[in-house]
Amino acid sequence: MIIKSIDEGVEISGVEKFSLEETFECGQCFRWNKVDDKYYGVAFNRSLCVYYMSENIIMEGTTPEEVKSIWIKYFDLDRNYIIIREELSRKDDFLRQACNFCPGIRILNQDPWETLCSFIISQNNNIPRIKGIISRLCKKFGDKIGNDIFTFPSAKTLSKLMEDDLKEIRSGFRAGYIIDAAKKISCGEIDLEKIGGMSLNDAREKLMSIKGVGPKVSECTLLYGFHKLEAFPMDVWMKRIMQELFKGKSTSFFGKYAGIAQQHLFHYTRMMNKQSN
DNA sequence: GACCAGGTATTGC
DNA sequence: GCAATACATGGT
Repeated sequence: MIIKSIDEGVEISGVEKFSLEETFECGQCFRWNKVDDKYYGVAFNRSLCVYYMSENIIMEGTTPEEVKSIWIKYFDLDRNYIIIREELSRKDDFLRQACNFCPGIRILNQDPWETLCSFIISQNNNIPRIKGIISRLCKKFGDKIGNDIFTFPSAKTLSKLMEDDLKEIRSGFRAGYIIDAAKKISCGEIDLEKIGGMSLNDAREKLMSIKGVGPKVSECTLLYGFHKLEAFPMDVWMKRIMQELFKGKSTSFFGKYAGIAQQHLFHYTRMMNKQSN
């Protein structure tokens, strides 16, 4: 992997088995949008335009320094997913199919607060609408950092709101949950810095003390926001997959990269299902 | 119009 | 404890 400055921004060359489409469209994040084969998004208060061709990632509107300090980690580019997929593929035949179907997925290192808040919004909701709510949340309460580009609002900012203030983002019954989370984070009752260092079970328990955060949302936060790769979000899709294809097995069957296995299984199954509609 | 969407809190047994 | 139900909103 070589990072070099080019006219448009930065080029990272020699990146094998990588797909922005699979990474951004597999349900782990909600702030990236495709326009003419390039993805535009915001993370960690920076906006980015990114695309991938012939084993090169091109990042526009950034610098090599920022790439090294933020985006390499964000896209988890230092990890060898090829080896991990081989390892997972040996465990089970269907899992191997899933790994072969989307061999370019990466588990993003997203901001913990943004991830927590986003998955609170995700409950009993569909992905297009989740994206809409988050987009309106950022537009109304985030900082403007470009032409119609906004940061994700901080917990502190949202902690000062009343439920009615969230009326216009149309988050529905989740408004109270968002504010409860924001309050618990900003007052220090829950310290997100510490959660990363806790045991998985302690972290789960702590996150679930927030109203509107149950097993699924806490697990998503740990996998996508804290990069706990053994976390395994169990939504309706995964429950069905476990029931039908991994009967009698627990998630520990997938080992320390269970979260990566989960992401491939989830995406594969959903895509297959979509085609038959 | 009923039904569903990467669930969770609340209620009733 | 565990099964049912309500919860806002928008798409199909």
